[in-house]
Amino acid sequence: MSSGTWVNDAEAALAAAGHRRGGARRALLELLDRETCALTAVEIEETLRRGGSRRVSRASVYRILDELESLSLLKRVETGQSMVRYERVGSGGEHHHHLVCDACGVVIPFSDPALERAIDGLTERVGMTVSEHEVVLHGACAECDPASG
Amino acid sequence: MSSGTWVNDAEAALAAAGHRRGGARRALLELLDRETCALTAVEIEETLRRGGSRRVSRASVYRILDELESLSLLKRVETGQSMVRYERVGSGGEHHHHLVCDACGVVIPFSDPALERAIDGLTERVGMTVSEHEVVLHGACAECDPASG
DNA sequence: CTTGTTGCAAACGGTTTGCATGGTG
DNA sequence: CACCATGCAAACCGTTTGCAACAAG
Repeated sequence: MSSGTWVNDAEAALAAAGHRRGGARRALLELLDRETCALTAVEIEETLRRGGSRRVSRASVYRILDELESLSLLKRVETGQSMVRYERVGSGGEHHHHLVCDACGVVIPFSDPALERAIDGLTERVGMTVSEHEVVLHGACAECDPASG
Repeated sequence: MSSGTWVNDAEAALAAAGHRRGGARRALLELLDRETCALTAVEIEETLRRGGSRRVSRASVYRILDELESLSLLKRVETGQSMVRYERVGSGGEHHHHLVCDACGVVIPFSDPALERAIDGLTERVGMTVSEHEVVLHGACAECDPASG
């Protein structure tokens, strides 16, 4: 349900914004459409190179991610790992947050209605127009901390 | 109640960990004790230089922040501004989260019991030992977005 | 004196930018 | 054929590290 739709929405939005098409961006869009959770620029570049897809230069990866973010097609995610991550938003991209294992670095998505409710209530009380929110839980995953299993 | 206590706890913890005393660290501790919300390394260095306090080299600022964090005297805060922030923890340093104005960059602390409750419940359900959590709300502050006033 | 602490400057690594080339419309 | 899209390499900038001088105990 989610896959396939986002790429189309993205291309439509890009066209509407007056962009031409290009192979590098197309490869990125397809990768991001397949992936549901946050990736770094380096992970994207490597996946494209190894995955047989067209090779895309590092500079283009950053430029394209930037464009897509400003069109609200991607969301920037800060996991405290000194590298920015991006994940698609909208078109079936279910809203979620992230668990980060500080030992091995794995990033795991989760979602929680009660948490969202608390945040929604909160955004109305703070003296600010809230456009985005982000929750990150740090700890040790089951593999890194056997006690949690 | 909070001010004054944290520095003492910090010095005690440092001594217990086998550290000697030093002027640079002392200056940093005093600044961090006064400040309740998250600062970047650059802000700390500049405040020390201008505030008449002893000048501390950039390298020392980073080294000291790192030490203090590993002793759990400071907490690292990621606000998505591509610079890490630090704020003191414990000794009256009330637990809070942050609002970030994406227009002017100002960082405002807030706390919300309902939010904490939701997160506490959540941490027991996820398959991970959670040691830390962070919530960041992005948007436009009252000055940058008059409509929110 | 022994050893942690600090400053300086160079190294690092993720990200951005300038410029020339190539492909789209 | 005008212009955006892309690649390459150099520039950037926050952060880290190596090393020598300094100071606490």
